[in-house]
Amino acid sequence: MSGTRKVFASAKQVAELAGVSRSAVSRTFTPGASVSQETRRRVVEAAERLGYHVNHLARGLMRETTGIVCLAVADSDTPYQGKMLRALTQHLRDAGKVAMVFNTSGPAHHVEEALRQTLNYRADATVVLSGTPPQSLIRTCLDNGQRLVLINRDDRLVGPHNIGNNNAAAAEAALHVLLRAGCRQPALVSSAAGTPSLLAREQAFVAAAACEGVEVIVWRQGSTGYNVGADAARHLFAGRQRPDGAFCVTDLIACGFLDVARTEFGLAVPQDLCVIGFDDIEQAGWASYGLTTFAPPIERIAATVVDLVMGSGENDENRRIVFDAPMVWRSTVRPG
Amino acid sequence: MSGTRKVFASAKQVAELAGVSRSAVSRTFTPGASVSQETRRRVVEAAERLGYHVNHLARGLMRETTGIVCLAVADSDTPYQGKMLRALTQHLRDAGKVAMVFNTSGPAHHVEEALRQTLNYRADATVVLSGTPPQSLIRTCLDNGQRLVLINRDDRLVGPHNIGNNNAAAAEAALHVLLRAGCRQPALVSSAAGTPSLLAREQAFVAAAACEGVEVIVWRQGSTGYNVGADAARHLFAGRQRPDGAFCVTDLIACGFLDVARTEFGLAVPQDLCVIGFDDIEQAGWASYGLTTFAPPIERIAATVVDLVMGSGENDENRRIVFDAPMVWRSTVRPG
DNA sequence: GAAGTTTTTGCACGGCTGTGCAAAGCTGTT
DNA sequence: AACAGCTTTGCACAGCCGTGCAAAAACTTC
Repeated sequence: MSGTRKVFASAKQVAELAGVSRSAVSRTFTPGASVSQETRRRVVEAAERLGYHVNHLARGLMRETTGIVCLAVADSDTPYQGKMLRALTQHLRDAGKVAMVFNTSGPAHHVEEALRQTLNYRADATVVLSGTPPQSLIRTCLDNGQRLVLINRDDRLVGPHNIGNNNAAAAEAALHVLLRAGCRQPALVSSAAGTPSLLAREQAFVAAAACEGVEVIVWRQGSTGYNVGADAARHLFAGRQRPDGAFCVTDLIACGFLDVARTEFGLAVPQDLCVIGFDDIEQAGWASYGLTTFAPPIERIAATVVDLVMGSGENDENRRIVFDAPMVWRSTVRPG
Repeated sequence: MSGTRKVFASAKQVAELAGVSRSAVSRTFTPGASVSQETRRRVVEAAERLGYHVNHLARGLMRETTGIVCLAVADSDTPYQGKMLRALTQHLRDAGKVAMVFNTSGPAHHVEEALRQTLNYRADATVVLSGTPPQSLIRTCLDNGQRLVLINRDDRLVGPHNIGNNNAAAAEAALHVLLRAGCRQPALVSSAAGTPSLLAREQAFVAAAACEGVEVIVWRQGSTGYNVGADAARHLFAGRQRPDGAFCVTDLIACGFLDVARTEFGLAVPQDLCVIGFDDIEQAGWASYGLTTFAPPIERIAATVVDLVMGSGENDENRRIVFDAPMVWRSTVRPG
């Protein structure tokens, strides 16, 4: 009821209440330290009474590690990033780390700010899920002994670990599956975002088509998500050259594409049109879509990230790890 | 290339390089402190060179506030929680706070652990989005001067601030809208999770129906999400008493319900069946669903949370804030 | 009971910062 | 040149913790 704000209990107070030295308190909460049964009991009791919790911030001053891992992510409300975030926070927790999440949406400099904060809070590592950090800041992070992991980012950035999907393989598989299904006029549907991994899928798809001697309708407009696919369908099917197969670089795009193709143009899938996505978001498995797509191994990716984050320090050379995203067959493609 | 791990630069090193006292460094990075133009320049330059960043952990020892806000959330890969998380991290960032995210999925004691971590890291505040923290820990957090905000949790818990939706009003509106659309046999579709807010919607819906003298088919099975709705539809429409209107306590459930009703039973919506959801997730607006639902004002909720978190300390009485979730008309209900 | 061995305890220091206080520097006035 | 008023600077301390080291305590063994 008093106006003064209560304040956290310190080890000193616990020591006084328990009638021991502060060191004894510290040792009680340090695994493997030497404390007698009796004093431990008294300390724990006093701590309980005062609601004492070790101050990890101060602990971080001593130890060389703080246990903090930063995650820089822009669109955590997107199904794919949501999954990733869930997996990462879960694996980090199980590894005894805590996750600081920085929302980097908005202007580009937010990524920079996030990286700065990561340093301010002496995070052991930083994981970048969205945006492209400037090379200079990457250096600073690395120079300060931080581990840095980029997921699906530009893999030409030098220094950090880099995790990605085998976009090229998936894109090529997509093309061949479409051709084998009898599609004559494939389309590539992407956004204007120009994310490295999206670009990789685009380019590999077009290149593979060129190899096979078929021409691809390329759509690259709009910011991102469902609406990109919807707009694409609206324009492409209203045009003269209508596609009969599409590789949408994202499941979200694929959903929009499918919806408009069916609803507004009465197309039957997969009879009139075959569609392939990428990400295997939850909605891909819903009955309305049954989307054939590629499934990045999210759990394995998250586990790998945690491995890199906790890395012994020996393998400090930056690594590039690529995961295969196996195809998930559902019902938007005619079986070859 | 050396084996020794690099380490963060400290203010002391910056001071030495700049040829000033450590206080000068500290003041340079403390807004409103007294430093001459010249020394500031030298300090900033030295800091730049060394890649120095103020250690917020040590700063947290001095100040009464650390700038850390913890978010306890279980299913961030769910569309609704994803939206909430995005909004919260964004608003917190704009308010100069950083968000620590604890994944509380799995056994119940994970919530407890998260709350403990919140104390360990001297967070200024904790926001609980999932799970029910034990009353004793709530007390401990409050006693330590933390602000505590519960979103859509059990509002009978005493102590913390409590933010929720006006579930009762929405549920009643749902019933009346269904009746006005001519539904004779309404159903309530929910999961067995028993979350407080879901329970509130259930009870209000059933109570309102009792008022009107109509009986409601109540389905309450399965853990959560799309499959709950799908299973419900599968069983209800195979039974003798088939509903012609449904209030699904969650949009995800509604999507599953709709999909199965249409796909497996050939029902036309809204002609044969009217469906109402809750949450207004992105998918509700997709062409395949066009789900009529209720939209909690996520941005306003997030802004309110941040307000409470940054609260001046005057209004320490715990508050219960309820937001109205306005109805969003789409196409799964016949216009009355 | 004495000597030797192991465990436990307290002291003091280090790690990094913000800030009150007094000394030092500067500016301008008479 | 002396002095008053203001700005800037450095010192020293506080805040909280982990840990090496040596003293104290407990326990063994003869």
